[in-house]
Amino acid sequence: MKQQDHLFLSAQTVDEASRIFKALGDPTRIKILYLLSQEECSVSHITEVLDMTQSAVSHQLSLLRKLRLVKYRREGTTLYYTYDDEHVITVLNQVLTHIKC
Amino acid sequence: MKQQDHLFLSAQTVDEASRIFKALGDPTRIKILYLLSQEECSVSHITEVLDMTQSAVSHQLSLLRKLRLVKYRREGTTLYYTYDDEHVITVLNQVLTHIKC
DNA sequence: CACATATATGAACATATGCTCATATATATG
DNA sequence: CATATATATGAGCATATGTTCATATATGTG
Repeated sequence: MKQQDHLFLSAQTVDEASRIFKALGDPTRIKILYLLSQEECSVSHITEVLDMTQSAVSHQLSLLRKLRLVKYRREGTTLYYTYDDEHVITVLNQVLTHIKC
Repeated sequence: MKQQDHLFLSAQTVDEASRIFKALGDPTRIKILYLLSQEECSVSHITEVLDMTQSAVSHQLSLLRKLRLVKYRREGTTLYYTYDDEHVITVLNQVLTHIKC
């Protein structure tokens, strides 16, 4: 195939895809998203389940928020996070299932 | 949910998944894998189409090889690369399609 | 308002990443 | 063997990433 005959991806599409995959390309964020795929979670719950510092979890949630992969609601002083991108959760679960097989 | 009631992912599963996603989490590698999803390519062809240095492409191919996402056959001095993980290509195309919509 | 609890955030730091540049390796050909 | 072509690889470097530590912010309660 000649260069001009390729089905090109726009730079925008490639960047968007790589941002999504980069978000999934870290063990901590995979664990967080997997947790959120099962249930709404407070920050302290995530912190306990993953056995990490509150700060580390909060930083990762901040990153996932920027990418609009998660959102939260407040109840008093507690913030409850949920996932905010069904498709990303589907992709994550597909890959996890594939690996476990 | 209590900590012990979660469906846990093994550390191995999480690490394997994050390695795959990390591989896809770079624009250059997305472009390479997308190219290879369309046709077998020589290194020089990839280099031309992506307009990158031969060294940069070769380093990325080396990384993709380590992860067994691509393989190659030799014909004289030319190496022809193909993808080596159907599932990863499927996931890539799913995400690309989803973004383009 | 004072204090407690839950969470967020900024700085700092160690490590990972992706590229360039120079050079090595492998194959083909005369 | 000498030379050319295609590709791989190591070192170096700038930037990105993920965590910790200290501290800020937000809400609730007495």
